[in-house]
Amino acid sequence: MRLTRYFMPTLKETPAEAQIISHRLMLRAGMVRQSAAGIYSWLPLGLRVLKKIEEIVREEQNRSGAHEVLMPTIQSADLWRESGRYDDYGKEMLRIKDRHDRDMLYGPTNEELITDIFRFYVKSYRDLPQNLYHIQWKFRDEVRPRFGVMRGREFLMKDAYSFDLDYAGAKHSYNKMFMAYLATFERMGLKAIPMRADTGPIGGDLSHEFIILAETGESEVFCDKRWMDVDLGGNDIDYDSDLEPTIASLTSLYAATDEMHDPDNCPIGDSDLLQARGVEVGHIFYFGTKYSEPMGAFVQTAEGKQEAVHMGSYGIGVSRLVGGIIEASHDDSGIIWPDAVAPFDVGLINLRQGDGETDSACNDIYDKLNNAAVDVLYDDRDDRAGAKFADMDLIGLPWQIIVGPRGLKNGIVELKRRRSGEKIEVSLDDVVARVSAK
RNA sequence: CGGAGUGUAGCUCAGCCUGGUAGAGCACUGUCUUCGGGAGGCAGGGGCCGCAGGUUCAAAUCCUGCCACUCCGACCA
Repeated sequence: MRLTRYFMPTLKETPAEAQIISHRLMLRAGMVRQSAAGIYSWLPLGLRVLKKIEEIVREEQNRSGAHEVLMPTIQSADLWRESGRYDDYGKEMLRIKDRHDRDMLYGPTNEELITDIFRFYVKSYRDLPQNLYHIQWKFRDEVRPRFGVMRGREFLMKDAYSFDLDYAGAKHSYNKMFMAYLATFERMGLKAIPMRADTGPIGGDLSHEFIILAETGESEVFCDKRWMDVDLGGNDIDYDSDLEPTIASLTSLYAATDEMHDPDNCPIGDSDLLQARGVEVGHIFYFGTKYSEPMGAFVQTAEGKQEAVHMGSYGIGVSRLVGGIIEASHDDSGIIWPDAVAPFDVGLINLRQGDGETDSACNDIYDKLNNAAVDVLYDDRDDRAGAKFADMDLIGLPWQIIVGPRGLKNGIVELKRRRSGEKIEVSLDDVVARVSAK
């Protein structure tokens, strides 16, 4: 993409409304524009990142055996009356009426809708287990939206719902999502620590929040310091195997959110305890028959009995992750995207736009990178070098290729790694191969 | 929902106290000189001063009401 033909409205100054770093950087990089409190438009650069994150989430969900569906944003109130949540949910639910004065709502979550789909089709234990997910916009009318896209009212969420015959089956479904989440966050370059979380009125120990540590996180968390050294890479997971030993081993290290942490009853000593702030990027629940029972989601067992299915739900905040990743990965100059979610792989900086030799060298590199299927953003603006460097550092692409007349005299361009700041000189002929090979 | 703020050019803000022709920097348009870390000159364009009402000869400025946004708190399957 040529920057002169792109839409990337970067800002030199920070808009006054943005208080935390990820929000500031997203506005400055021209990724989003606030439309109302907690409601954002996604501009081209931001949308690219959102889509990359979404695709990683999708791939890992599919790998775990879940199936993608797409449910609507607008739901009928009737289903929510069946589960009893229409009255319970409170003002956080955006309630609207259609032209016939029917009660509708903008979905804050989808347990009711998915349970309705499930119960309509599935009647036999033979059709279990099942896990359906979608990636859809949600709306929760928060009293106080803040932190940019990290706590918006409208947000993109992946929510999966598992259906099993009994607790043992549901536990396995839960474990599969647990492992899939580790793999998902790992691919995004994040260390997301699974922490025992509050299950609310349901009880039991089957709820984990996945938390990335960041100074500006909105919840306080407590964990064993050894978590810092744990490798959470969830590669090559055999989802049909018994995942319990792996998970038991991982979760043997203490990690709990504020509401679950009891300082008087903590299993590890103060010297081993890390107190930090975190951003919740995922949350998984087992909630048994809470919805299947009242909504009549029963299957027939081998013995011919009708049993309510055991369900779990599993959320990943896709739009929140965009902010979360920035919170976890930035410096004074701007964003530092992990390779897997960067909006472009490489930025190409022409230091002397209009100079024949420099232009042709850049055009050549640009064409070759495109042919090699490398996503390249070519800064072909007629602007000062400083402005180009500043913008390129701000938007945080993993690599920068810096082309100017000074280097070209010796057939050299500079290759800069954003993350380390390291610059190396590379011959003009080698640079495409170097970047493509990475 | 309680408390505290802020609304003036696309952005950052001054002007308001003490009423009297709407301002600066950046950004934008044209042009010239520059050009390896956010350049300089010249010439321009751009404003229901959040909205409504009131006071006054006169309101961005004073008064009242409303709206929006931000921060702290409570809330957050």
